Amino acid sequence: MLANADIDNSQALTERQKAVLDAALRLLVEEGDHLTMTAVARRASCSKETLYKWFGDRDGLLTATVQWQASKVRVASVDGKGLDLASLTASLERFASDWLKVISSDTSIALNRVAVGHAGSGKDNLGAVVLENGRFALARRLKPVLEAGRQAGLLEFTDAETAFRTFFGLVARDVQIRLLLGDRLELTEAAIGGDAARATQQFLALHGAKTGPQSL
Amino acid sequence: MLANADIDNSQALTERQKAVLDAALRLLVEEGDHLTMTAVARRASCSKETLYKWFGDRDGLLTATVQWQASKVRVASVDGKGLDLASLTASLERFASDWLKVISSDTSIALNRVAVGHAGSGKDNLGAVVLENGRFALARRLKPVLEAGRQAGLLEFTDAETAFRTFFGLVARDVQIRLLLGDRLELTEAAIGGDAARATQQFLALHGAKTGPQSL
DNA sequence: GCCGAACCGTAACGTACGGTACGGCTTCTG
DNA sequence: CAGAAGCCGTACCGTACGTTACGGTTCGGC
Repeated sequence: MLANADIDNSQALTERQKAVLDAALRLLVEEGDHLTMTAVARRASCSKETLYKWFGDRDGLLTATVQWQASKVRVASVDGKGLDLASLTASLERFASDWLKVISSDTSIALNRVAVGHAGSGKDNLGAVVLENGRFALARRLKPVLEAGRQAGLLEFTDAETAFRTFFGLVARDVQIRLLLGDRLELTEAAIGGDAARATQQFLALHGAKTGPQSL
Repeated sequence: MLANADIDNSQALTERQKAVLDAALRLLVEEGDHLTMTAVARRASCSKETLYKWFGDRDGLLTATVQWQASKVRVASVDGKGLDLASLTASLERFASDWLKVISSDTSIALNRVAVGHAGSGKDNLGAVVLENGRFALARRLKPVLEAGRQAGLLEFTDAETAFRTFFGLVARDVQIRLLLGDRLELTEAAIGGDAARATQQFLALHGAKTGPQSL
């Protein structure tokens, strides 16, 4: 999985270019993969010539848009200093909550839809970009927390990757695929909080250390 | 969620029409949403005129293709007569294994991709069809098993839907979204079996009855 | 004030593809 | 065997859209 294209190139953009990409992003959310170069140009109040000069072609514009958004949305990194069960639980809930908010946002849904569509006829690697800045970025942030939890004797697992995937499954469940497939799935703030707490408790039930601070 | 369009209309198809839809399906797997009416006609050795007469337009052909495939692929229904822990475990593992096989198949990936793409610009309801014959069909088959397990005192949960979603999350984890986004994820028969067993054990750890047959 | 660069708006080009029309072939029916 | 119906292959039409080209405008540097 390509691991490049993270934050580095998001700084090689003019303010004007960022504004154009924001316009493209808004259009992407509204129209899906239907967006035309003409529409982007009109929305961004720029000429098509400029679009082609800056981004090469349609795929280039799409890729730049996805990377631009990806460089903005990041699941908050939680410091692994939480050594007690309370702070670990809070961290996990925070991760779960953030992730649910991300995958249920209009922007994420639109981006994932276009990336999934393009993954079929593999001209560009939008899917890889989304994956890299989504699920894999999340894993990179969460694993240190899991490891710290294990170091502190609060968690038990053999493989951090497997543990992460279990957590991921408990949090996301069927939410993302249902949203991508067009299911109306109202995720209120309260519902997300509840789901995050439930997923965290389930994860702790599976991987919480039986020995040590099992006082409860 | 529309609950119609299940098996009923898959029988209103000529053998020839089924063959045409199979050709379209194969093309869909190969080309994704790129398939053209001309390509389908050529592959199926039929005229475009026939395609339009039979299926109306491109969306009609796509919908018919998705429904045709959906009418074929069904997760095996397991009889809820298994009253002991062993058969319940076997049933759950069977469900998990079948589901993993389905979502990792080329056909499912292609179908979900096109459905996701179309869910964006909501002209048709491919997403609803896929969802109905996939995730919701699975729930309909699995819930009786869960209920039977609860009746037999083997499982504990308050809401079957929530319990199902937990099981779903433990089984699918990040597999489907990664595959849809183009991640190469080799799922061997052995890996699927292992994942199914792990997910089942995790589910039992969360929802297995503590009282009663907790002898192990 | 003049020049060139960057950019906007728009017109124009080429192509791909959805949809339609039509001629010819096979099969069925009376 | 004649006529009709269904279908194949293909040519054709209209449009949407990616891409290019160009005239006009703004703006920083000399």
